[in-house]
Amino acid sequence: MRTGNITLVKKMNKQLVLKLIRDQHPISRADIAKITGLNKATVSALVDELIDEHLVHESGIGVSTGGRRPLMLRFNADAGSLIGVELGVNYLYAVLTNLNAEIIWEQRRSFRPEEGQEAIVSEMVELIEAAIRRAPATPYGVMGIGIGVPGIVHTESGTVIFAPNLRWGDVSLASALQKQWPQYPVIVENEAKLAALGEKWFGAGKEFAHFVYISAGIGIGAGVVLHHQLYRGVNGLAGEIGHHTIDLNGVRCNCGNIGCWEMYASQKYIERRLAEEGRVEWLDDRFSIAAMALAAESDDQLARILEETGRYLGIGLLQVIYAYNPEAVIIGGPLASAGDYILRAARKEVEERILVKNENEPYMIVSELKEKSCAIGAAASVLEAVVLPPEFESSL
Amino acid sequence: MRTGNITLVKKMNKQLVLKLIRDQHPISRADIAKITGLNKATVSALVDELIDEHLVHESGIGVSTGGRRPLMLRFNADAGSLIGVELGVNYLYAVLTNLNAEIIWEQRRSFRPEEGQEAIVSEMVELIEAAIRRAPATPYGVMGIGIGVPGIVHTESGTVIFAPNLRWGDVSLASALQKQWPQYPVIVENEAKLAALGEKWFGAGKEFAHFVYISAGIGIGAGVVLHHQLYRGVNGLAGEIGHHTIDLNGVRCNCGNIGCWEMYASQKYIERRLAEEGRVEWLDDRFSIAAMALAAESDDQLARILEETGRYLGIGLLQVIYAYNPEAVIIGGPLASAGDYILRAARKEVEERILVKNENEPYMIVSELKEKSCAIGAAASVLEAVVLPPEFESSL
DNA sequence: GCCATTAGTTTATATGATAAACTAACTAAA
DNA sequence: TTTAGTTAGTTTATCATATAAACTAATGGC
Repeated sequence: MRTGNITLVKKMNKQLVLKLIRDQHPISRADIAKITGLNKATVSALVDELIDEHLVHESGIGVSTGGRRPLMLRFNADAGSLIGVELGVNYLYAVLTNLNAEIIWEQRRSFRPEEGQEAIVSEMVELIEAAIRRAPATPYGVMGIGIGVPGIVHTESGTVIFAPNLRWGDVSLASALQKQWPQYPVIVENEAKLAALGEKWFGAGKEFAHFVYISAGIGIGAGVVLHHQLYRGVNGLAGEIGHHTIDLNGVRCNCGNIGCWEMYASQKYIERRLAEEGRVEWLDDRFSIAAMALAAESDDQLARILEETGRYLGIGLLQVIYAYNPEAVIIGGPLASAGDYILRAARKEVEERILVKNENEPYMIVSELKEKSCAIGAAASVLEAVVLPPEFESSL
Repeated sequence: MRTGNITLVKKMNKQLVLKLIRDQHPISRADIAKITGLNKATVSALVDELIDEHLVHESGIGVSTGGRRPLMLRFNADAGSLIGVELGVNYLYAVLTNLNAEIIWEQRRSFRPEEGQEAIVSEMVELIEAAIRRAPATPYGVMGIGIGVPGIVHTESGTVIFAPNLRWGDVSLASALQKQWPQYPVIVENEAKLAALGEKWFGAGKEFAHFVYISAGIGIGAGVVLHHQLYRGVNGLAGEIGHHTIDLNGVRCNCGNIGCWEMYASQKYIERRLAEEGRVEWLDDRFSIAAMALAAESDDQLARILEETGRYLGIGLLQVIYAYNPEAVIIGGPLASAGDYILRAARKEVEERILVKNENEPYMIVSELKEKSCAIGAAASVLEAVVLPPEFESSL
C-alpha cells in the first residue's frame, strides 16, 4: 500500500526537477524554483544531489536579466548508455544510445523465421554483446537492455506469451538474457507499446498527455499512452486492436474471425489487392510500401490501392478515437512510409465520419522516429525504468 | 505543477486511512497501522482528525485477540447527504442518499422530449428542490448535486455539448443550477460515465482497478475506469464506442455512417427485428426488454432475437476487451435486464472469438445497481469530488 | 493473581520543505 | 565612477509531519 512519507516527497520533487531540466535545458535553479513553485533552497539542494549523481551538470553561465547571471543546468545525457533491441519478424535491430536516445552504435541482422527460437535468441545475445562492447566509459555504463517483440508479453516475468508471426509461444526471453547479464535490468515488451514509449520520450508524442501510437505493418497493433503513462491493461493486452471487427461479412483473418481491421488497414490488404489487380510484379520478397508510394505518383492503380488502405485505416482510427479520445494519434510502421497517400485518405475518412465535428479532432500525425521507433522505445523503456520513473507524473 | 510537500503527504495518508475505514469497517487503529504500514502514532493522529471532521466514528469495542480490546472505527455515512439526478430521454430520476449511497428519498417523473429544454430544466430544479427539502440534519448537510446526461459533456463548465436523443446542444446546465444553489457543487457528466462511477463505489466494480461499464439501451455508451479512476480522455469523449463500425456494409445509423455497433447491440436492433418478424404487438410505447425476456421463455422467436442481440453485443465487447484489457466488463442499462438471454450469447461470442484464450478473459457481469446506476453514480461523483478524491489512488 | 499480549498514547527525534536573511554578481542610471 | 536596484543562489532557523521507542491501558490464559 502506498503511504506517504517524507522521503516520498523528496523523490517526487527530485524527479520533477530532473524532468524539468531534461525538458527545458539549459535552465537555471532560479527558473526551476519559479516554474515548480518549490523553494529556492529546496531546488538548490535537489540539484546538488542530481549533480553528485551525474545526472545533471552545470553548463556555464547564462545571460543576466538585470542581476547576477544564472548558472545554467543541463541534463547529462552521457551519464550512461541504453541498449534497445527490436525483434522483427525476420530481422533484429539493435541500438546503443546515450540517455537522449542519440545513437552511438547500431546494427541490423536478418534471419529466417524458420531458424527457430533458440538460434534467434543466440543471435540476439551476440548482438547485445556487440553493443555492450561499444558502450563508452560513463558513470553508470550500460543501464539496461530493452527488447521489443511482435507479440503479447508478460512484462513482470519478461515472457513472450504469444508471437504469431514468429510462431513463438511462452518463451522466457528475459530470464534467458538475464542469465547472461545479471547486472543489467532486462525489459521485454510488445513492439507497439515500446514504439509508443519511444515517441513519448523522443518523438512525436512529447507534448501529449494522451496519445495512441499505431504500428501499422503486416498487422496492426497500438501503444496507448494515457496521463503520460503507457497503459497496459491487466494482462498487457490493451491496444491489441488489430482484431477489431470492422466488417462482419468480410474477409477471414487468421485469428479465426471475419472482418478484422488488420485485414484492411495493413500490408496484408495491400498485398491482397495487388494480387487481385494482377500487379504481381510488386509481390516479391522485398516488397516495400515506400517504393510503392513512389511509383504511385505515376500509377493511378497503385495510388488507389494505397488510398483504399488509408480509408480503412481511418475507419479503425475512428474507433481508436472513440475509445481513448486522445490528443493525438501517431501512425508508425511501414504504412506510415507511404508518403501522404494513406494518411490523407485516413484523415478524410475520420473527418467525414466523426460524430462531434469540431477542432477537437485529434492530430493524426506520422511517427518521428520512423523505423527506429521500436528500438529507441526499447532504450527509452530502460531510461524510464532506471532514471525517470513515470510514477509521479503530474496526474492531471 | 504538482510538487511534493509535507501537507501532501498528510493528505495522502489521511485519504488512505479514510478509504481503508470505509472499505473494511469496522476496523481498529492497530489494524490500519498493520495494513498500511503507517506508524501507530500516525494512524491515531489521522483518525482523531477524521473523527473531528465527522467522517469517522468509534463504534464500540471489538473482540480481544489476547490483549487489550480494540476500539472499532466506522465510516460515518451520515455525515452528509448526496443528491444524484438521472436525466433520461423521457424521464427524470432523482435520489437523495447518505454517503453510502443508501437511498433516503427518490422520485421519478416522466416528460415528453418535445417539452423543450427550459421546461425540462425547471422540472429538474423542482425535483432537486424536493430532494434538498428531504435532506436530514447532518454535520455537512447536502454536499453537492450530480447530474447524469445522455450525451457528451464538458465537465469543467458543466455544459451539455451534444445530447442527440434529447436534441440538446450546448446547454450550460451546471451554471443554470449553480445559480439556484451557489453553495452546492454541481457536477454534470455523461450518463454512462456516472453509472461506471456508481458501480465502482457501490456496485459490481468495487474490486476492480480497471473495468468498463457498458450502458446498453437505445444506444450504447461506456464508462471506462482505469487505475481506479474514471478515464475521460481529452474532451470527455472516451468511451463513446457505440459508433464503432462493426459492419461496413450493414445498416445505416443516424450518425450518418454505416454499421455502427449500436445499430446491432441495442434496443434499436431488437425493435427493428421485431418489426421485421411482424411481432408488432411488442412495439408500443411501453416496450420493455425485461417483459420480452420473460415472454421469451415460451417464445423461441423472441428468444432468438435476444440471442442475436447478445451475439452482436459480444462482437463489440471484444473490441472493448482489446482496447482496454479490463479486469471486468459490467453490462448495464435496459439490455442487462434480459435475464440471461443476451449475456449468455455475448459471453459465448467473446469466448469463441478471443485471440488469447486463457483464464484471463475478463468477467462479463451484470450491473449491480441496475436502473439506479446512473443516479447513484451521480451521487457518487459528489462523494468523489468532495470527500474521497481519487488523486492518490494506489497508482499500481 | 500474574504474565504475556495486544491496543493505543506520549515523547523525543529525524527528515525535508520553507521563509527569511544573507552573500554574490550583475545592470542601469545618476 | 558610484550607487541603487535586481536577480541568483546559499545559509540559517523554523515548522510540519512521520517514526521509533517508551509508555499506559486493558485484556486472556494459565
